[in-house]
Amino acid sequence: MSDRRVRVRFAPSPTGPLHMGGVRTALFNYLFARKHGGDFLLRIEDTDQTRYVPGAEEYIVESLRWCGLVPDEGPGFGGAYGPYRQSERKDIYAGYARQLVASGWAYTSFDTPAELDAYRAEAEAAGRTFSYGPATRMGLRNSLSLPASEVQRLTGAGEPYAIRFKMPEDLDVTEEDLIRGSVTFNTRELDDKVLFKSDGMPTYHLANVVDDHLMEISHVIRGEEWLPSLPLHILLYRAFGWEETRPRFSHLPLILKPQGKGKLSKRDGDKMGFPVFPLLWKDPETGEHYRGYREDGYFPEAFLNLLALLGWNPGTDQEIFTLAEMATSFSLERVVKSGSRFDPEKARWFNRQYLQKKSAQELARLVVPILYAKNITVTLATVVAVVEEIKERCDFVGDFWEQGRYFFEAPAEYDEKAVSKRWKPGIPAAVEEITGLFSTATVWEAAPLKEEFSAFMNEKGYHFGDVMNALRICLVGGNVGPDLFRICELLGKAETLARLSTALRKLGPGH
RNA sequence: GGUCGGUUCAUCUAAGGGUUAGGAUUCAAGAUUUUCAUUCUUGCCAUAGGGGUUCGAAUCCCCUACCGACUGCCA
Repeated sequence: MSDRRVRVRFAPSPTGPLHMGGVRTALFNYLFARKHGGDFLLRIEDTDQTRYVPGAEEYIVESLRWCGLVPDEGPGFGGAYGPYRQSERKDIYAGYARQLVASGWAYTSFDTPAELDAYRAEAEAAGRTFSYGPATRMGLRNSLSLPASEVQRLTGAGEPYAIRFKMPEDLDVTEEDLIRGSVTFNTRELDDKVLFKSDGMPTYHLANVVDDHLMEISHVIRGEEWLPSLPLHILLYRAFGWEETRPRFSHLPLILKPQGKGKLSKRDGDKMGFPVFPLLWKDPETGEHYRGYREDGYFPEAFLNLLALLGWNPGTDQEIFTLAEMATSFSLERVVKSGSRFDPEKARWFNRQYLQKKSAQELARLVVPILYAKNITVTLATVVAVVEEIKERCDFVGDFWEQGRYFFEAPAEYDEKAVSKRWKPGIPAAVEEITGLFSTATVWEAAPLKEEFSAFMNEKGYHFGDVMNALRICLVGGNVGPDLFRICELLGKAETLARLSTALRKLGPGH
């Protein structure tokens, strides 16, 4: 087992969009596979026909691709252990379920869902919980309680039945979880889980064990919500006689919502202003839209990076990692056990780190489409120059417009606060003089402009700050932005002069 | 309710019996930027509570509290 090839799987159910917690699970599986030179597979767990959501599987695949977590095997990815969609493996599960019935590890049950619902309601009314298990199974309609002839008759009559696991009555099941250490369960508390449904499909429990075995999965890395069914899965491997080769288990902590209680859920994003899904998702039933990290302007590397640090750390102070670096530093031992609260502020910080590392060239290519959408056509070189100036004030590509729109369009209005603070008596006259000075400039570049300006200011004895801030208001509309003379240079002489004179006209005399 | 898991600054986390309990984010202050943002510096802020064990506990044990997951012919 120890020298076995590492093979891990990400096994989502296509019942909706992939949650960021799911992406993290995929990431940790991916990192583990890369770290150990193993295989990362994608398996679609679509055994519940009633919960099929159109587009969900495509969404999952597209999300993984966007993140760069490309499976080595999976539906559409090839691999020697396929098919990788459980609905396409339908035929193989029944035999395994029957094998368990034959060996006495399982039995057939004829109770209908309606009957079971009634038992549950009844128990609940009496303040107890109904459990289909050792204590109750003999009083229910199954191949254990019914005479063999009756069982024969029912099956012969085509009565639908499910196959349930026959949970041992009082057995301690202990497993060494790679993240949590030793965990022990007593089967007393467990029930006879359905393994094979009356609709001919296996449940998750049967399918995941059979498939993990058949696909030679060496390590199961999944969410904490699976911990309670771990003893069942362990027992299934035992029942099949697969204990020697069965995978090792690790259960990842949950991602909690930023404020309040509970795990992060799909509504939290809209309420708190951040995405919980990797990609934009349009709910095909309700038509509702859920924002995505991609559409919100996050870089996939940043998204992955922030996800990785949510529940894992390398034990050093390093926080920024490439995927490859994460893979080399990754280990399950360094995954924390407790749930982590997601912090949108830190997420923003991560994206900023990645944005700052990108060149102006790279960023400009992302900004051009934004400008284009606003019917602004400029050369790439101009965009590069602008990006260069304002990049450090941006966290997201989308910030470039807010931070730099004045490079592409004259201010439609002037910031009131700035005007009342800076547009004082005497200032307009000085601005007019500067306009005159600039109109005679021969070399329209930041450095010489600044020199001429400074010389003029000294000669006149004007206050630098006052005049510069006033000029800034005229050119950008407020007291923001990079170096004033760089702005002049990028705007060009004609545009600069035009903005100065419109401002003079619109703002009127100082007050 | 039961079972299982968890609990270090507001948040993500480090410290696997011996540190002034460290870093990051947020926040605040100062510097720089004749603007704003950035950047830099500094600061604020934590071992859930109670018992043990030990010369010594954030670390090991027990109890309590709180939080979470699960408790379906869902995954």
